[in-house]
Amino acid sequence: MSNINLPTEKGHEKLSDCARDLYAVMQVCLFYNCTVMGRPPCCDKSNVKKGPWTPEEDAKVLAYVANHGIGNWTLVPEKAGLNRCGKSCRLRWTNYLRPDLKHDAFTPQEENHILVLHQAVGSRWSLIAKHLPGRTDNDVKNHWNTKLRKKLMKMGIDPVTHKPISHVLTDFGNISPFPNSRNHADPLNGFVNNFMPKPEASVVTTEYAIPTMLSRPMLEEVQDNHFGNNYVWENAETSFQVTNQEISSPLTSLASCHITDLSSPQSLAWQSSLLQSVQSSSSGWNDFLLSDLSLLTDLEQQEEPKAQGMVVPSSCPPVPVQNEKCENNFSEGSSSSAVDSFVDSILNQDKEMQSEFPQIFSDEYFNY
DNA sequence: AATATCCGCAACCGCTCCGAC
DNA sequence: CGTCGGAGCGGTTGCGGATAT
Repeated sequence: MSNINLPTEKGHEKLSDCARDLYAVMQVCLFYNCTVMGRPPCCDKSNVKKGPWTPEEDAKVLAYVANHGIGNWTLVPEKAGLNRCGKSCRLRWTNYLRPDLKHDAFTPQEENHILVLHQAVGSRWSLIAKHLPGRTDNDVKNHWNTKLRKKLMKMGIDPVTHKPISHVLTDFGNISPFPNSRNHADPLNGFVNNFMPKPEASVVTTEYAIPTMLSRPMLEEVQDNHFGNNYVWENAETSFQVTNQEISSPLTSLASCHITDLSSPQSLAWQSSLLQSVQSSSSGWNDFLLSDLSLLTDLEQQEEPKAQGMVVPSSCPPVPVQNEKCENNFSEGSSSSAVDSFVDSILNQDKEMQSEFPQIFSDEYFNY
């Protein structure tokens, strides 16, 4: 607004009544530093303090919340005697001052949790944070951007698709108008992540899973006559064998994060049938994921987790699974049970964390 | 020891969502 | 049904400490 060239005294006389009224409004707005259209700012940003919070300011917020609880944050600065924007106060509380927050380093279990959830829902940080008691969306986001994303890339895994970058590039080459995508995409600068077209359902790609492998190097990549490439990671008790299941798209995440033993016949059948159910439906991957997200949110309000165990549609034979067989027998309703199953897996992992860290699951941590 | 660079994190920004009216 | 405004969310920025040169 301050850059607008207002009419001169002489020009002002030539304005119509309507334009003069508008000009008057603009002058008032300039005076009060607000806008003509749209919502006025939540506070006078030119007069509020920004930047790091002092212990005194923190104490004022804490005292206010202790006395009044959490309510209208726009009133907090005035009532608490702070020269801050209400939004800033809310952020300070939710991201730092909340008594239930953990301020120590992320545990390997938490990192695995983040990986699995990110693989499933992407950068829905708040959703992921809800499954990590004591962590905020900001915490999770920062940890992902500074640590986990780099770790994955160091391992040659695309942090968006959670697939090896070489195979992402191969997929990209298969569906790209460019004959050799490697000449056009540097995997480290995010080009592939941001601009890679979504594969068609008929495009065959590979499926991988990352959970619990973060700190362990990939041992070997072996060819399998039935399934294509297998990837084996070192693990304390056993090795993870992740198998090519001709799955294309983010849904691979749903399958892989759900199942502990990915190489089991049930697992492979489940993954394959899950894929088929979605591929055969009219809606796309995004719709499927969105429906999953809403289910996930709904389930967070439930007290009792559903029964454990994955859904293996009876119509699907054990591995090796031929796509056609499943596709023909898989009903439209099956995708919802697959989603339920995925949600079950998340809840089961919560239970595991609960048993590992009972103290952070106590009620008091959620009563804020 | 001084400087440059890197890294992690807190905080901000701008947008969307959603309930109240 | 449209508008308003608070709350929430994800992306980005910038500061300060750590590390490298």
